[in-house]
Amino acid sequence: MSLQRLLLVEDDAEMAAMLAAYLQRQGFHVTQAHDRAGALSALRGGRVDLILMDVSLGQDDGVRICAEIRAEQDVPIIMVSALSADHQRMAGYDVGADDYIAKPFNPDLLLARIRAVLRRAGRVPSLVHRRRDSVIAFGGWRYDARREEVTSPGGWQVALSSRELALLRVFLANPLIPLSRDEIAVALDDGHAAEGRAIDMLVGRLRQKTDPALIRTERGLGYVLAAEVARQDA
Amino acid sequence: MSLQRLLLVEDDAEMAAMLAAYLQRQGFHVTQAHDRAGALSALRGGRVDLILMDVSLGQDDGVRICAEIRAEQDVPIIMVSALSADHQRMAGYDVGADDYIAKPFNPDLLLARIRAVLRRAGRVPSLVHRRRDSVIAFGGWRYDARREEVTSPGGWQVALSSRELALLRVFLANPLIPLSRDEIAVALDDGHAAEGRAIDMLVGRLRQKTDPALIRTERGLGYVLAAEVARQDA
DNA sequence: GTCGCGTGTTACAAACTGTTACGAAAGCCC
DNA sequence: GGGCTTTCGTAACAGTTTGTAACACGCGAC
Repeated sequence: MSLQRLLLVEDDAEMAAMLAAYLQRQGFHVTQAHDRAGALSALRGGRVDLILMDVSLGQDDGVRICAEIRAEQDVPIIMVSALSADHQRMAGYDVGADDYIAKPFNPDLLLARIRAVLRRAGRVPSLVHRRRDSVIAFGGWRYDARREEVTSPGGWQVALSSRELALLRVFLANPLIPLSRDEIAVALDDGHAAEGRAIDMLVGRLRQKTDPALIRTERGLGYVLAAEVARQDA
Repeated sequence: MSLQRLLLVEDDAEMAAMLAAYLQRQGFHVTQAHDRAGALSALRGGRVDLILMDVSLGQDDGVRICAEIRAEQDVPIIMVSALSADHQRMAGYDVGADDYIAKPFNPDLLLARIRAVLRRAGRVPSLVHRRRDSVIAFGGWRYDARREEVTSPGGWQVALSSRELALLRVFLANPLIPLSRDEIAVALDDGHAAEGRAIDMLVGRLRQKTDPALIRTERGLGYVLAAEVARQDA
């Protein structure tokens, strides 16, 4: 079980620091952004499980950013509004946020809403593979979860060790999202961080047995599965 | 994104003519409108990248028109106000404009604001991973966003490092718009300004691996992608 | 035990990326 | 134009990160 990652978009430095500290104490990993550009690059940079965004961001408009993000990605968003006028405005237009909360708010209430949205989004076991789809196609390859078999685009069956299979499952559960070595290790070893170059070697062997282009290196960050996945029933 | 198209909404004929002439000299395509009806029909008539609108338009109210347009279209708008009272009024209510500028204004300042708004508006799509257009063509070259591959006009595949790819993406998101080293660095590094000559080196290496003519140097300013881009579906 | 296999460690080469230095080019002022 | 200054291109270099071959270890089968 990995850390939940929140992206906090708030231009008021003091409020942001306070919120971030509180949320970190509650066990979340918090990334901060203070404007539109920062929010978008944070989104691009790595996995985000939920966005907490202020409506008024200096000259940027939180509502528009929310709609923009929603048009592109499926990330749960909670909007925070300072003014009741904003609150009504958000309720009026359908911005696509999953929830709204007004400043000043009760921290416990905010926490409850965050958890509720995360739970609704089903994002809690984000690094863990879901059982119900037994065949996953990715970049021409196929993974049969029931038989634990991997088939190449040419129809050949590839023999992967159990650890290599586990690594593949982790990537399949997070396609197109860069995963750090630590995140991978945590997902594989139930909570132990990466040591040495073990993950590098695992990735290298998986690449060797499949397609070197499948897993791309994000220098300084980690690895990412460079293929979209399509889940199918058996 | 070829020529930037501005729609100038201004009822004072003399001021409009002067502004239009100035903006055309600066390389913009300028369409003029003098009232609400004209502005709306111009908007229906063709593509508009940015609206420059006076607050006081005879009997029409610029603020209302701005909100009206905003409700329908996603066009960046800069409001021009003659009176400081108007300025305050705009700042108070959130009209939906991207920027405000007060008359009388410094032409260079206006230009800078126009470019900033255009850049902000233009940069958004590609900082977020866009699903729709996965292949971008530019000056005979092709960039496949899904595979992160670059293909030369001759059909050769070019190996770019992740940072070089990121730089290319920044240019592709802002074709024909000069980008300062700081702007490039901010886009690349999540908000850190440029230090030393790192950006120069990056640009140099990208030029070396692609086509030196693709990226033109704007002496004293920065760099600009000297090719039009066309987005295509996969 | 010994063999085979999977897995982690180490070591070293290669790749990536920023820094520095210096010559070339471009602007500027006379 | 000629000299001066600023800016740019790029080669050389260095620090860091990654790929991978070789090896070591553990463990089960026999």
